Amino acid sequence: MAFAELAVHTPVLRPGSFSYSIPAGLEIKPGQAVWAPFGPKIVQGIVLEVTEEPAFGQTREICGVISDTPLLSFHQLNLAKWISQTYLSSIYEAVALMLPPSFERQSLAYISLESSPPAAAKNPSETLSPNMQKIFDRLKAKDITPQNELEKIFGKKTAQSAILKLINQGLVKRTYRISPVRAKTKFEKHFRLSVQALAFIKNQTLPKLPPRQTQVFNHIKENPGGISKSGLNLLVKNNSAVLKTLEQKGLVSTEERQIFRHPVDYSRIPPLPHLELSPPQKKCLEFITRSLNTPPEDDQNPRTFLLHGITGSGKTEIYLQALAESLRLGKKAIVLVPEISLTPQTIARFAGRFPGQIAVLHSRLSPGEQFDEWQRIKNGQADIVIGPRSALFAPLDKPGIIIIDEEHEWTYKQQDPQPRYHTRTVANKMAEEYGAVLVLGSATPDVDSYFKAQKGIYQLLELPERLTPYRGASLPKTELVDMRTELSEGNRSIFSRNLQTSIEKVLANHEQAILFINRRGGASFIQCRDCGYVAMCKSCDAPLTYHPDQENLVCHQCGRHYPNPLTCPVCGSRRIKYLGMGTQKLEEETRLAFPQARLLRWDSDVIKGKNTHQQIMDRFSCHQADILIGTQMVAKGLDLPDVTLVGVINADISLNLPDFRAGERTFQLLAQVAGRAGRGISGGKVVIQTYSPENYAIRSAVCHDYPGFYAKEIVYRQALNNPPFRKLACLVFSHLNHDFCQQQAKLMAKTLREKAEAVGLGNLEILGPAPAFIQRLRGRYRYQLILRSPNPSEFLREINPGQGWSIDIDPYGLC
DNA sequence: AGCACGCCGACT
DNA sequence: GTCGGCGTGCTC
Repeated sequence: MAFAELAVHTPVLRPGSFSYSIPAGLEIKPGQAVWAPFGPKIVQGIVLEVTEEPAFGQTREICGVISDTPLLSFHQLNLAKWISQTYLSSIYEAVALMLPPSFERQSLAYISLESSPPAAAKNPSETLSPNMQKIFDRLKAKDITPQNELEKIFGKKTAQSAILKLINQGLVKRTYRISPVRAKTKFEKHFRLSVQALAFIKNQTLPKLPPRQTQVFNHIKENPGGISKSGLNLLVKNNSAVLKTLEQKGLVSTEERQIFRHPVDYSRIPPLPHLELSPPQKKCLEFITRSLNTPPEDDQNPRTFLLHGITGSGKTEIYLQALAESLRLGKKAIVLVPEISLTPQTIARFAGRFPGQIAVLHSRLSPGEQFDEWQRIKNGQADIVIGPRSALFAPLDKPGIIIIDEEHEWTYKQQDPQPRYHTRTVANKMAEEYGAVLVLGSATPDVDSYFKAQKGIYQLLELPERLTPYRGASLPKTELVDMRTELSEGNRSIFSRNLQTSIEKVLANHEQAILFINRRGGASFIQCRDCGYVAMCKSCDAPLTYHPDQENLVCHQCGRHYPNPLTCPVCGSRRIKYLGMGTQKLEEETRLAFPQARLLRWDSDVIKGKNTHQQIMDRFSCHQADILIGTQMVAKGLDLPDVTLVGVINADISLNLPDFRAGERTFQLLAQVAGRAGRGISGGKVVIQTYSPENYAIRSAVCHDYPGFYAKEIVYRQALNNPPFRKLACLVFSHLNHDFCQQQAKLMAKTLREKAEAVGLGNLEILGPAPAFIQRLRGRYRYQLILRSPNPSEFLREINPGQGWSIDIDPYGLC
C-alpha cells in the first residue's frame, strides 16, 4: 500500500501536508495534481511525496488524478516547501504560486430538497422560522440551488443558520460540486487533402468539382501541412458548406490541433540587432558571462550580481547580451520587471531581439492567453519568460539566468495573498537550487542589496556614466525649494514661487510639465509650519500619527502614546499642522492656480482596463494635456522631449511615514523622477519642494549621489538594529471587537516574550502591541507586533500564532 | 472556509 | 430551562 502527502486546496492555515492513501492501480508521482476528500468536500491536492507509511494514521483515499503528468518538478516542490517555511504560509499557498493559470477550482455547496423527508417533519410549516420557510419555499422552485445564491438574498449568516436547521430537520440536503474548468486548451479544425485525394491527383483521376469547391480544394492543396479553418476563412469567405461537401466526398481530412493564444504579435515587432557595448558595459557583461560559463560548484565568486547603473547607462543591453549568452549555452532565462514597466515597448525590446523565443506571463492577459503561455513554457517552447514577480514561478526547466530589473521596486514584495514573499529573496534561493546566475539591476539599489554587495555576498557591477545623452543633455538641473522660507515670506500656496513661475513659463512656451506627489499623500503626520519639526517617537525614531478619536499622538511601531502638542517643542510656534495631500487635492489646487492649463491625472484610481497606462502616456506625449499630475507612476517610463519641468510638490511626505525605509523610499523616488526627466529635457529642470532641505535623502537625491545616501542610511540602520542588520516580522491581529483585538495582541506579546526568554534569545526585540497603520480594515480592528531578530521566521514557526493572525516576514511598507 | 462543540447571556 | 451568538478546534 502506498501513501501520498498532499498539499490540499483549502483555507486551512497549517504548514504541514495531509496524508492520503493511494488506491490500488493508480499511478501517483510527486508534483501531480489529484482530487482528494476533505471533510464533506472533494478538493484539489498536489502530491508532495509518495511514501510507504503515512505521516498520519487515519487516511482517506485519493479520488482520482487531475493531471496524468506532474505539474511541478522536484525543484519546484523543494522551493515551495522552503517558501512555506520561510514566510509561514501553508504549503498549498506556496505550491499555488507555481500552478498553471486558472488551475484552481472550488468545491461549491448546493442545496436541494430532501426527496424523502422523515415522518417527524411531515408538517414542516408549523415548526419553521420565517427565514427557514422562505428558503424552503424558494428551494421548491428548482431542483438544486447554489448556496451562495441563497446567501446573497438572505445574507450570509441568516442563510447559513437557516440551511443548517433545515438540514438537521431532514428537510433539505447539501451536496458539493466542483466549479467548472476556467481555461482550456484551445483546438481548431485543420484541413488537408485526404490520402484518396492525393491518389486521385497522382493518377489524374480527380473528379471535376464546382468552382467554389475547386477554389477551396486548391487552397488546401497548397498547404500540405494542413490549414486552419480561420486561415481558410481569410482566403475564401463562408466556406463551411463547401468544406463539408469536400469532407463528405472524402477529398479532405480534418484534425483538431491545439492553437496557442499568444499575447505577443511578433509580426509587428521588427527584429533588433545587438548594440555595440561601451567599455564599462563590456566589463560588466564579462563578469556575468564568466559566471554563466562556470559550473556553480567550481565558482569561487558569488553568482548574484548587483548591476548598479544610473538611468540611461545601458543596463538593458547588458541583460539582452547576457540572455543571448545563456541561450547560447542552452539555458533558459527569466526576466522580471515591475508591473508598471510591462509595457508593449519593453516586451518589444526583448521580443525583437529574441523573435519567437519569448513568453509573457502577467495578470492582465486573458485567462486563455495565460494558460497557453504557461503550457508553451512547460512544453519547452519558450526560452525566455518575461513578467512581474509571479513569472519567477513559470515552469521553466532549470533556468540558467534570472534577471530582476529595477530590483529596488516594492512591487517585488508580495503583499496581499499569502505567501508574502520577496521576489529577490526567493530568486536567490531559486538560483542556488538551479545553479543559476542572478542579476539584480537598479539605478537606486535596495539598501539590503547594496549592503550585500559591499560585504561581497553579491558581486557589484557599476555603470557610472550615461550613454549617448539625449540632445547633449545629461542629468537635469535640480533646484531645492525650502517651503519654510516660502511660508515665512507669506506664500501659503502649495506652489513655491519658483515652481509657480516655472509652470507659468512652461505654459507660455507650450511645453509640458509633470507634477509629482507621493501616493501616500493621505497619510498624516504632525509638523510645525514654522521650523519643519516633525513629532517623532522617542524610542522608535518613527513619526507619530494623530488620532482624532483619542486626541493624542501614537507611535505605530511601539504603541506609545504622546500628548498632542499645542506648541512646537523646538521653536515654540503654535502653527502645528496635521498634514496630508493626495493627487486629487493637487489637481484641484492646480486647476485653481492655472485655470488655462489642460490637466491629466495619473494614479491608480484612474487606471482601469487593459492599456490605460499606455493610453495616458500616449495622450500626454501627443500634447493633449499641459500638466501631468501623478504618483510614483509618473516617475517611470516617461521619456518625453516636450517635458521641460518636473515639480515635486512635497518631498517630505514619503520621508515622514512611520517606516524605517522612509529615507530610502524618498531617495529612490526623487532620484527616479530626476533621472527620468533628464533623458528628454533640453534646458529643463526639476524643482523639489521640501520642508527639510537639509535631509540626507533629499540632498543626496538632488546630487544623484547614491553612495552618499547609502553611507548615511546604513549608519541609521545599524543604530536601530533595522534591516539589513536584523530581520523584521510584522504580526497583525484583526478582529471586529476592538478590546478583544487589543487583548489578543497583548497576550501574544506576552507569549512571545516568555518564549524568547525561555529559549534565551537576547537579540530578539518585540515591539508593541500598537494599532496597525491601517487601524480598521473592512470593519475589523487591527493590532500589530513587530519582531526584530536575526531570524524571526524560525522563532515564529515554533509559536504558530493561529487564527486571526497574519504574519509578514520582511515587511515592506506599512501593515 | 465550513462545521461541531462548548461557553455564556437573554429570553419564553 | 433553552436559544443563539461567538470563540475554538478540526478537517488526512
